[in-house]
Amino acid sequence: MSRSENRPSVVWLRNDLRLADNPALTAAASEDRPLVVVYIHDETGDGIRPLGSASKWWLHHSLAALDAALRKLGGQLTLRSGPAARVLPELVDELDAASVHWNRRYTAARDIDAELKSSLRERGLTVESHQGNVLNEPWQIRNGQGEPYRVFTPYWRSAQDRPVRELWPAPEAVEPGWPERSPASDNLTDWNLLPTRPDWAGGLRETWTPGEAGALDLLDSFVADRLADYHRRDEPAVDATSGLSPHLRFGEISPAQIWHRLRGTGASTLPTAARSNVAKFLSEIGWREFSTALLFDNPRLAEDSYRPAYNAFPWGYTVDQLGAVDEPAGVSEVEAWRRGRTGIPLVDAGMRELWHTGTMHNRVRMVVASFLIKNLLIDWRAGEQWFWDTLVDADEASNPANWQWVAGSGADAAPYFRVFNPGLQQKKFDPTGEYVARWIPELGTADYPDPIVDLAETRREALEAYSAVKAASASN
DNA sequence: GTGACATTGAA
DNA sequence: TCAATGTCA
Repeated sequence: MSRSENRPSVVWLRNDLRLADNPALTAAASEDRPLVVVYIHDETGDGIRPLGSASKWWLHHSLAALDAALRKLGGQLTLRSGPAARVLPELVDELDAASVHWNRRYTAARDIDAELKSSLRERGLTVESHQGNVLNEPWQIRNGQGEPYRVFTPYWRSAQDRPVRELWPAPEAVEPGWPERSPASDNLTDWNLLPTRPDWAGGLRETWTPGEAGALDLLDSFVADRLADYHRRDEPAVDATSGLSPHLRFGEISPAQIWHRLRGTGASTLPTAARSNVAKFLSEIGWREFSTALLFDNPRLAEDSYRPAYNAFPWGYTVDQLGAVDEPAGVSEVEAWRRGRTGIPLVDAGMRELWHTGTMHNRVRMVVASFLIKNLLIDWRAGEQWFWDTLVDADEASNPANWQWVAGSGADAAPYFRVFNPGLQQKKFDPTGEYVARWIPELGTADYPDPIVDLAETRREALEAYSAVKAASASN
């Protein structure tokens, strides 16, 4: 074969660390050229949000799992680091690549991809982006005026009218480049994604199996064992949720795979209760899609109020006053919240679960967020940043979208007077106290702190603060 | 158990 | 008219 026919194709993986149902990988593999699979660790590109600590831990193990899976198919994962806008063209030059494929992302970093697509195409390469990580592209779901939806229910109704694409099988073999072309790769451990001194990841290792195989196992066990209990998903002591969120975050499984699998349970033939479990679970995939669409249309979702009137909210503490996540906090209240020492059992249990496992039950996330925002009057961005650093499923769209939802400043947000009462929430959703006891062994002893604020009094102050927002929106 | 609180987008 | 997730009197 001539050299020109041997020019390789490149798959640039980002948040799609899987072999099955990976449209970019399938497209590149079908070109019958040597295949180079690359992941670029980019912390400095425009629009890139550097990963939090828990996400870095996950990424390390996910990349290791992907490399092992590729090697079984005869390939390997190439690791490079630096701004993708520079690193990807360098790799293309080095390999004399003929084509580049990737699955789309929807953050501000998509400007990098658009630039790369046009500059590489100008040089004669085939460059294709694919739909791998969402059921629907954000721009495909629009309301009657052709505008993005601002409310979930009509968004999801409209989205569900559209067919979900068929799945792509994993390639049976991943031909590597010719030996003399095998590109150099960084050493994963040199990226220092794992914590050392101290190694705080013990709880994460006990809780999670990052990687595609772990994701598929979890989907299997969810459908087999937990889906039937999904109507109890709001009870944090009950193992009734899928646990798929970090796997979805890193694209170890696609929403299309989940959708087809749930449909494959014969949803239309199931008894009503089971059918509503399936519908409810799929609507959670819908919230992920809705958040992705919100971020697509509002690239500064983690920085700016979605509703401008909320710029008038008189925070007790702003994120600037509190400092960055890993600095010693200057304010004891936010530090008590972060460490699970507020004296409010359900809040502390959730924050400790997060610290230990890298996740927190969804119901409890709402409660701790409401407490930070409405009882401590601390800017939602401070909570968003803490979650970004500590959650293994920290997602650039879902995390700010949901924090803004709780704050009232987001899309489809609750009326401002909705302030969660952690005591009532505990009574409703952890009536036996099993969840709080699991995370607060010293509960009921002198070692457990008194509440750092009075819930009733701070609730009144929050409602007072919201009147500033009402005034601001009335004057607009 | 019920109503009051009373946002605002979508149909 | 109805909405994701609520509270209080």
